[in-house]
Amino acid sequence: TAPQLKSETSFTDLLASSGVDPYEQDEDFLGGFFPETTGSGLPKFKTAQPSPLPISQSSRSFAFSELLDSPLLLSSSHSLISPTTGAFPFQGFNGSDFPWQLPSQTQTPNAASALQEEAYGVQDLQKKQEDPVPREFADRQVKVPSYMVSRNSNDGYGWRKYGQKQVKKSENPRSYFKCTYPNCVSKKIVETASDGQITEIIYKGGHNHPKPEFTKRPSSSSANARRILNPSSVVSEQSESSSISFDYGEVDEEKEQPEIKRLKREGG
DNA sequence: AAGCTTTGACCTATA
DNA sequence: TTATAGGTCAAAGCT
Repeated sequence: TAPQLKSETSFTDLLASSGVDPYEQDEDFLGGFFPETTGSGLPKFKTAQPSPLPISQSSRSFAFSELLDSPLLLSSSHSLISPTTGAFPFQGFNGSDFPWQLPSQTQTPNAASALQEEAYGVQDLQKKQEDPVPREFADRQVKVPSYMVSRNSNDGYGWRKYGQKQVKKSENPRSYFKCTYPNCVSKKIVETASDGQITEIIYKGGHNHPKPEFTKRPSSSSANARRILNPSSVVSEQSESSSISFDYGEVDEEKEQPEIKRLKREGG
């Protein structure tokens, strides 16, 4: 039962209600690293349990318009990916600039390595608290604000696209990516608008390995560099609407993402 | 040559 | 059982 999937909270509210360093505990709250020994032979997408976020009690989602006005967004989103490392801007958020609250330390180091440098929003966090969802997500999915996602695959992990599909629930096509790390089942779905802007990113599953320091080898970096240097992809995320949510397998994303729908239409 | 993307077909889940 | 939608496979092509 999803109570108020829609209680929106401004981003500033979130900031006010949290006040804890999100990254202190770990990096991996989305699709991040988690021990292979889940203890119960968890299926590919079963990962460590989320933890009740200390975050505000009414923030299932928040208005990104607020967020867009946020100074932290300005400072970060304007940063471009390093042409040499491919690293992106969110580093600056770590600890101090990024007041969101992430699942806390009670978890396994499952955090969002994938997002460690990218983004974090918390829309459905509260759900963790209200839902009877056990500590083990049946099928953890995490949506990431596109504007925070500097790159399609620049979250520190290596991703390989294995499919693309136009889905009904969205007017934009979805691209499916798998982690290129051997035996890693982590996946992510990136929804991209016709103009190339990322409108939504969903992380599924966690990495069973630490984030590699170098996602790409020099030899293959060329292809990557092309994308990194692609102005549209770099700039796009800044003003993109999006949301983040934790899906436990039942959340109707359609309902929780009114902002996306709306802004997508407005923005073209 | 290796790794990645593209893309139509195929598979699976759900109503 | 059938239709539909979402997700995945895998051959071909590209860098």
